[in-house]
Amino acid sequence: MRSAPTILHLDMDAFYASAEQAAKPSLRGKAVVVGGLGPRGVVATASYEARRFGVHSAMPMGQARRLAPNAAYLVPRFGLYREVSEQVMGLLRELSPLVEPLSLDEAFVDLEAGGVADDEASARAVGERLRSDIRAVTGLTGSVGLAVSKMLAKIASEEAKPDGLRLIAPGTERALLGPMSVRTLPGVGPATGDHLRRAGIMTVEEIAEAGEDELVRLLGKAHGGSLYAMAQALDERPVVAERDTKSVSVEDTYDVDIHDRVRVRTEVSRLAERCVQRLRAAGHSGRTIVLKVRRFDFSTLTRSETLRGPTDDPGVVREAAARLLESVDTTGGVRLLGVGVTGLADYTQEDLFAQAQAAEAAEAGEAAGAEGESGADEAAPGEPRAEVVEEPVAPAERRWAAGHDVRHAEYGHGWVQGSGLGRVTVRFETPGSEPGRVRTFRTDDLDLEPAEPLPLVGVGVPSGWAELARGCGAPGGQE
DNA sequence: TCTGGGGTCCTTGTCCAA
DNA sequence: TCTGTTGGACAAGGACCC
Repeated sequence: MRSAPTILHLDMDAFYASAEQAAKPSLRGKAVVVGGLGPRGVVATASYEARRFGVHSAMPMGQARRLAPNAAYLVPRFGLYREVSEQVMGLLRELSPLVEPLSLDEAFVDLEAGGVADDEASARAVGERLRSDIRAVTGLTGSVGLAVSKMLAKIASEEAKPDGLRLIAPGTERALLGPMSVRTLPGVGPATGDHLRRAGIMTVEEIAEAGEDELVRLLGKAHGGSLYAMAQALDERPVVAERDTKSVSVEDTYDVDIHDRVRVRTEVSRLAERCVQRLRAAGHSGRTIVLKVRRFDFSTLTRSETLRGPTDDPGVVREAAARLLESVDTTGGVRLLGVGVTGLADYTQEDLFAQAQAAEAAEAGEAAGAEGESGADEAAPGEPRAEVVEEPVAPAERRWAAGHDVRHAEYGHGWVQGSGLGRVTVRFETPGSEPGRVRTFRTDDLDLEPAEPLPLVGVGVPSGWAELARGCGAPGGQE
């Protein structure tokens, strides 16, 4: 492990909610909750104002609404967040070639590899400059942790939140970690936390005192061993810039449980199609097809099938998923279906083995699930069929998703504050304006049209912003 | 209260071949 | 020939993370 605190962890503060507040002046200082707005939605991010009411990530949206009935509830706009994230990651890459993004709003940076810091003072200076650069470029705040390892840098940034910087000086790590809850350590979630608590282990110090043998006995070799090391502030994991994707999957939770077996088959077929589109877009093929089913009682099961060779053929994946579905009892109803591909190859190839296998299966007539919906596609198994994925929506039934940008012929740029009963309420404001006024229109008002998000900071339109509108839709099947 | 979506990694059990 | 061992591939589930 290195001797200077030159691993940097950046964590943007309440990222999605903060981006929405930056885009919508009237929401600044207010409780904002971003997440799925359907009956089974959960909170993705809550602004710090909303957190004061007890709202937090992963909480069911219904519960959030009870706790903070007056908060603004918005659907995520991933296109906007991706664009802001790219700006932030760009700033990080100016510091070092070793940048490891963990998600849209989090990353590790190896400052030593970038030659920008080699001691405490220079690392702190780099961290402070980064925070001010992020604010200047995006208008948002991020918290920075600096330490000698990834684990400690992450703990430091958590301690720095919101809008701060924390450096853990080398030599002070164990004293700092000792009294902390076991849940502070990465990899300790509710289940492991409970497990440890039942063994009388509540703090990091107690993990270290328990000894490696006891930890391995309690949690298994890999988990117990790594936890014991982390409790002693030992973490040798390097910052890795490029990580290979291991799997690609898509899943949908349905607003109402599906009982109809034919509908279940249709949904699995659509998911397989979407999954292959993603797989191909990433330039991958894969050998193992996985079907995921969450039933009415929230019990989740997976079924998988490994082909003789990797495939990116939608027909092959569809047929495999359909075969897997035949082994699952869905009579009580299903709330979620998913299709995934693992065992990825970093190349694509004509997959004669798998195609032959699929053809055999089809000939054997076992594809009861292939009736109806999938029949029309058999002629061209290699062709994507994007048109099937989208439900046609008549212009008169236009949906105005809460939080999305719109433009009115007379009043200009604004965003949807809410809609229903044939009316849509729009607040007319932009990132650089004062809080704007609200007006209500008919949902079929021809003067009103969807618009692209505006940059959060500055004048001019950076490249890529024009692409945003297409990336901002809610996930399929969601409102 | 009632639990998203997209991932990663680990453990356990089974089967099969050497 | 039979039995036991070992190890790899695979399948399924669980925990965790953001």
